[in-house]
Amino acid sequence: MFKLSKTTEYALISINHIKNCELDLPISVRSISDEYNIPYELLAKILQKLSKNNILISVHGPKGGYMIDKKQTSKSLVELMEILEGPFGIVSCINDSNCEQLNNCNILSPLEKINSQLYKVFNKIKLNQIT
Amino acid sequence: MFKLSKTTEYALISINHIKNCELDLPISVRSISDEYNIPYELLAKILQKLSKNNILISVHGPKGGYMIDKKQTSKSLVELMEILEGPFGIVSCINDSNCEQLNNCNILSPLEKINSQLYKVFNKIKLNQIT
DNA sequence: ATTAAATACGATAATTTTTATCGTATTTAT
DNA sequence: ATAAATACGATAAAAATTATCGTATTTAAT
Repeated sequence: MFKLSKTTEYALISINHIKNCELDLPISVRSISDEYNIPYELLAKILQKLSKNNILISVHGPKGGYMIDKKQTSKSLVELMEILEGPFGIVSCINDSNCEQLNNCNILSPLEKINSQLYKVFNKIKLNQIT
Repeated sequence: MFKLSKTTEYALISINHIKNCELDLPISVRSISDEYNIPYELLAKILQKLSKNNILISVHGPKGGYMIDKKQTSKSLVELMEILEGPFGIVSCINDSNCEQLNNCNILSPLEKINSQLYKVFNKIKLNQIT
């Protein structure tokens, strides 16, 4: 409970790794997958999402891979999480709601407050602080 | 991701409900289960854990059920979560660690900081603020 | 004393979510 | 032309969560 998903972990590891390779050369999925023991296909998907959302820049073809737009690392952790996993919400009724408790629920409003409090915490954490 | 588990939701709903029944009579699992549409057996287990951890007081026999020790609602949300789900940790390596990334991991120390930051947030939220 | 209403709890099953894989297409440096 | 790389939909496997079952114990009411 309240775990960071592997998806987000793998994304953070990759962003960190690419950022630390000072050279301006693309880093291949394979090399990251090998170094950190992350399943190749899964990591490929994750980095694709990051490039579609302009956190990484993809380079096709041989010697291709991913580069990072360092300006983008001022994005927040919650932005990354939402790119990878959809809207942030500690209970699902905050985002979709087809709840069994319906209007009987006696804890929604305090949970909404906690949710927005947590959102703010994650939004203050910027990728360049983590990586 | 970062969802409150149903277990914790059900516990909060129950604590709230029992607390709001001003009468000093035990509230049965069945009545809560019926009112909030929560599976009976599951809820029973959850309330058993809460009584073993002194958040609720159980009363056996007919007209039995659970009562609340109102002093106990000064406990924090993270204490409740840890009673129900074990140690708090946004990544599992914080608590057990048999990680695939091993010492290769490049994000552990920032994640540990975030973890303790979140722990503090949840620890400041007291049950009597939620319920 | 007996009965029925309630909690206690270990074992297991079903469901859902997360994680991982497969297959095929596209791009591009050499 | 070839091979190294990304792109991406579909599906499968694994793990975690949620739910159920069966049996035992406690105790108020009769």
